[in-house]
Amino acid sequence: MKSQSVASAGGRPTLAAVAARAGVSASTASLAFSGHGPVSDETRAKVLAAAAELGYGGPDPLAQSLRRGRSGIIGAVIPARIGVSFRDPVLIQTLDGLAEEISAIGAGLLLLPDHDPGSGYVSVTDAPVDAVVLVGCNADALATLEALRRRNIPIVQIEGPADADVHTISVDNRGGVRLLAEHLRDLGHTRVALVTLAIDRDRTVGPLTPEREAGASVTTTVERIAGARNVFPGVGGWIAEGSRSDAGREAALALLDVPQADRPTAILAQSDLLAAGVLAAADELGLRVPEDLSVVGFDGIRVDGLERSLTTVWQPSQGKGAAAGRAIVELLAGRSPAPVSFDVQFQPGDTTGPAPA
Amino acid sequence: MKSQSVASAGGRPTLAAVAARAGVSASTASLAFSGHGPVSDETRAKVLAAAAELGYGGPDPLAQSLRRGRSGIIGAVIPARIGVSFRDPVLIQTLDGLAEEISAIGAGLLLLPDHDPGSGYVSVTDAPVDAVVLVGCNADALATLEALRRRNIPIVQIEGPADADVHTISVDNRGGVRLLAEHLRDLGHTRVALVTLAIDRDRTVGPLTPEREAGASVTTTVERIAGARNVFPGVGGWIAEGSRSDAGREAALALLDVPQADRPTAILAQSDLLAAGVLAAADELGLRVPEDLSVVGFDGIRVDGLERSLTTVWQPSQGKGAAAGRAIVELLAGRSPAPVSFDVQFQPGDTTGPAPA
DNA sequence: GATCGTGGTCGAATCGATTCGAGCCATTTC
DNA sequence: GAAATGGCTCGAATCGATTCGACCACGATC
Repeated sequence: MKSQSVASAGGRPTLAAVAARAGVSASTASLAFSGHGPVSDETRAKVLAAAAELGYGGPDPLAQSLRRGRSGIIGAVIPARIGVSFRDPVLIQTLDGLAEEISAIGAGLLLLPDHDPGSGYVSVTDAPVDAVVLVGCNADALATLEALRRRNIPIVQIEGPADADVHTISVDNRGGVRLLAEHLRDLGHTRVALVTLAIDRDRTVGPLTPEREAGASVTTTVERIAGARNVFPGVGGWIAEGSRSDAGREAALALLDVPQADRPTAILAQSDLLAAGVLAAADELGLRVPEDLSVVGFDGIRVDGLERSLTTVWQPSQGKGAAAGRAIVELLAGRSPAPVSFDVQFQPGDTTGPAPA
Repeated sequence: MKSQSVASAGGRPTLAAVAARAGVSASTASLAFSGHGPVSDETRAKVLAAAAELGYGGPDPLAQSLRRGRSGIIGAVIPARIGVSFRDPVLIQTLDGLAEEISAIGAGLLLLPDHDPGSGYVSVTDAPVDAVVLVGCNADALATLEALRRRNIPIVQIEGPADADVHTISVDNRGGVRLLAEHLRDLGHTRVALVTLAIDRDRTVGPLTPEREAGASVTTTVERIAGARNVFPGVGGWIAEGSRSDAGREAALALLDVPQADRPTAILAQSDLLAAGVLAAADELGLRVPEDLSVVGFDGIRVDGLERSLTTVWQPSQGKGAAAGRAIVELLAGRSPAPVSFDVQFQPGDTTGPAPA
């Protein structure tokens, strides 16, 4: 009977097997491996030798995790499948900052695409994670959020609606866009339009209508709209599918391909990638930037292949990820970090100019 | 005593607590949750009610994993930190294909930067993974590879040296570059140079010397060099730091900023990103492409912001990831999939032309 | 009326380690 | 010489679930 628990019946050898072979108890073998207790050099050598003979590769991480109640894994919930999400430099920088900080406690990052339930994807609810970070997913992710709450593990969101159970990291979205809007107003623009990020779970492309706004659930988008309205009350626009330049191009074509009298003289895009698409659309329509059209973005990333320097506001994407990481570390240590909100920084470029006469 | 194991002393409630509350045994409660055994509707309802009252969020994934010996997590070893690695579209596409396939068995992807040991990063050796995929890391990753082998879990590499313990997914690197080289030869080029990817763990930038080649450990790079040598024996070049356009630019400047008589008329870059950098360097030096210089790449990705269409060979990056995913699934099921090697496809563009007189 | 099923439930073993308290032996100290 | 000290080692409990075989009651069958 005892030999049964010790024999490696085809599987990997266990610590117990190593201990038996070394002629010591399992507890001693454990101590020898972890170095947590007083073990004589002689015994340690015996254990290590036995381990080598048996090809024991060290304690099973799963068993360790169960015992200590921690898996050392942080879940990162991303909006879509990897191939799509990771085209966004903002997301990547955020994840980079996050990964960097949680490495301080030796934790790893498990990617969890925010799937439709039942799609076969591993669900955030049955992944062995110690905590979860919502990156690029907003309240939007409600379906999974409820289940997450019941798990009673720390949840950190990067941008999103205030929530008592969820630690939030954000930037001054409203203030940032207001800076841009004021800049355009000071240049004399009055006919402006927005190209917004997704506004709800639908992700339907189309004009920004009061109905759509009423059903809005993506805080970032809403805040950035509000920032623009502070300066240009009632400003309208077009909802793009996501932060991609092709989506921006599409939206801009819808806004710009109209009689000149109705055409906006400035477009506020809610991300630099969208702005890059707007520039492309302007080019296609033969509009000069900034003479005929001014364009601003948001994020302050370097858009690959964009030769112009975009007028935008810079936000600390990596810093946000890092802040989320530090928050996780604090929460796991049982402390209660204060919510973090970063400032943004106006970055003048050459894509804005005086409103055409 | 018994109550101790049932009382939720501040932590999350356990299945045992739920069972006690529902007045059933733990086994029955387990059955009720998993639906794996015959349980009367009445009992199930009682258990579910008790769970709701206690705020039980479902079975602990860690304990489940230990029991069934599977964590449902696949480790993806990437070459550098996320912010760096994920700038490479080839890597992202590969990961995307991989994630997609392993979702079939409900597994998730744990990112494991191939760190220097002792850097505090979670090591691949103590992560609770069921299998590991080396993506963009070659034999290069030897330090960690040894430790991995001892864990006795399936290992799949995407590109890399043949190895009995490691399932390999690759493309015809040599043949692909040969196609490009033949194309250049047919255009009359004789003075050609390579811009290679990293060749060893050093990642030092510099000329491609016999010494460096002797110490080469990155199979992909070596194979692609060999493909070029098939057509242009003894062709030399410059080792870039990695697949980034700035690294390509740097290498190209070193190769092109020489007296015209020595200057190559064609450059074979080992990736499209490198090629994009070469184009940028040519532009800076006032060289016209393809009149003064022909440039080819490798990968067949759409390089953001590159307006020209690059002459290159296309490789199925996503397909490679997917193949790796399927291999994992097979290996975990105890079967032995055959190694996979994909073909590549020549893609003519407008960056190559006849050799200047 | 006794036996055979069978649906439902439970006990106990198991997964592979960690850790605390207890015990043992040898050395030192009074 | 006895007691105290201290370094090592071991047993047993624990982490939280799953699962196999046993068991029980009840209805059906011969």
